[in-house]
Amino acid sequence: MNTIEGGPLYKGVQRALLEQLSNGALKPGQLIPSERQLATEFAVSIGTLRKAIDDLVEQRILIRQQGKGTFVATHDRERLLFYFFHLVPQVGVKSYPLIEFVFFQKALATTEIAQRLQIAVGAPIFHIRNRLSLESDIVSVDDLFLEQSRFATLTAAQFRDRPNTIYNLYQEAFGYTVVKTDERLRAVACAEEHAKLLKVSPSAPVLTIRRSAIDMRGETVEFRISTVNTASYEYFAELL
Amino acid sequence: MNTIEGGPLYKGVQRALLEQLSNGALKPGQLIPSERQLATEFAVSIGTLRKAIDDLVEQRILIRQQGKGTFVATHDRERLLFYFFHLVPQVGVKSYPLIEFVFFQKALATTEIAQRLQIAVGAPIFHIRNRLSLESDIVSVDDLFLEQSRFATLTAAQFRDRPNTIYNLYQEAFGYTVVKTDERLRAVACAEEHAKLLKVSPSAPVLTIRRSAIDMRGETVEFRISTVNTASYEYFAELL
DNA sequence: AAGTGGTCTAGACCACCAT
DNA sequence: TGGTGGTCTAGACCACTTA
Repeated sequence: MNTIEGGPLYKGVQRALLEQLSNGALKPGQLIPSERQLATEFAVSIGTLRKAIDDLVEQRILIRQQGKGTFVATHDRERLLFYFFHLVPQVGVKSYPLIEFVFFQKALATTEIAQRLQIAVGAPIFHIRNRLSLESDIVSVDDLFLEQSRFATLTAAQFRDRPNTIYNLYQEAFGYTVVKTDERLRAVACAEEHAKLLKVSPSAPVLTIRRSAIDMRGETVEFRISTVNTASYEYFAELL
Repeated sequence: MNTIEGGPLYKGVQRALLEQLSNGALKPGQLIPSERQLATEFAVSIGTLRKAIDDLVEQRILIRQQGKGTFVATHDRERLLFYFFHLVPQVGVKSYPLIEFVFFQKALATTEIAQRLQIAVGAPIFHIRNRLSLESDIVSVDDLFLEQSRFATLTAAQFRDRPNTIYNLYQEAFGYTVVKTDERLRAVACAEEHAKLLKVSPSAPVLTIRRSAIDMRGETVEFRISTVNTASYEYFAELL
């Protein structure tokens, strides 16, 4: 096979599987071969094969289902809500956000955006703005920044009336599976432009979330700044 | 032994170990018996014993060191900084906060505090206030709330000039090991009382962090509200 | 009934650390 | 050298799903 030595056997198997996942040989939603099959393919014991898969399951790249098989994870609404969406009501239960499209435009990377997307300052980017509501309260304005060369065929239409999540779009149309995010939060006085959309008074205190979305290869695929009105909602994180 | 059936064998072993950890039979910093010893004690195979320990290591309750043994984790400065302290400079690298003691007083639980600490409204609590600085900038005012009955012998002196972290105090003096935190963040206008301590103008936008610190038994040991000036620092979280 | 993942065994050998 | 955790094997059997 193709295990590329240098460390533990199961790490080699893991790399081989990750390669097949990131080059599209194994696609989201697909059933992968059974553990017994993979074990004989890679010529390792079933225990070693399971150990290789364990880590991928923990990172939620693969999903095991007893009796059915092991599947490549997809970015469905559930996954978004539970793992990537951290705004919850101060009282009550979490729900799905309603997304309103505001605009889609081409722009050039500022210093901050360039740094986060690991591209050159002034490189061409897409700038998409959405507005999010929860239970009919306007909660957030999201500004998304994408490298144009990575998402060359992207159009505004793909952001209007999406049935699925945006990460799902990246996954299905461009082959980028977001597996991890970094988030940096600050409290600031709201800019006028955002205040209008959020329907708050200018310079009201708002929360900004700067999120880098990172794919299986470790590359930052999207940088996003969310501007959040935390009057009735708040940011929630469970740590460790 | 004492494995208490009802599910997988390794879960029973895990429960037995957790019991020994939370009742003090195994103390922080201590070397626990070797895997081979524990396997024979619990009358399970070495593989099963390792699987039991795997989860505890992942939760950072135990620390494995190849060639040396497995140890009960302690709340040292490293652990605090890397896992429980989320304020970082907007540019530059993370560092240890300087903690200034402000006051220690007795109080009664408000609705919010009671709810978070899972005690009755009006129950007696301790309220401790500290001020945190990073690189000589004042960054945060922390208000800590503890149930008096849980920390009956606590004194102000224990908060003045501490060499170690506060979670270390809970662990060493009261036997509570914090293994997980929940955090809820909002942007608000700063209250006057906090504005003075933070040296910001009243009603400046500040970040509030409401943190519940949860121990091995799943109980909330401390509720804390941090009021943070995010002019030069920000809250950082790595997710998934 | 056949196929899948989940648990468990009873070892072997390797890598690392202390003495 | 002897003890520790880390990797790996070649199975067996259980629990769950689907046909």
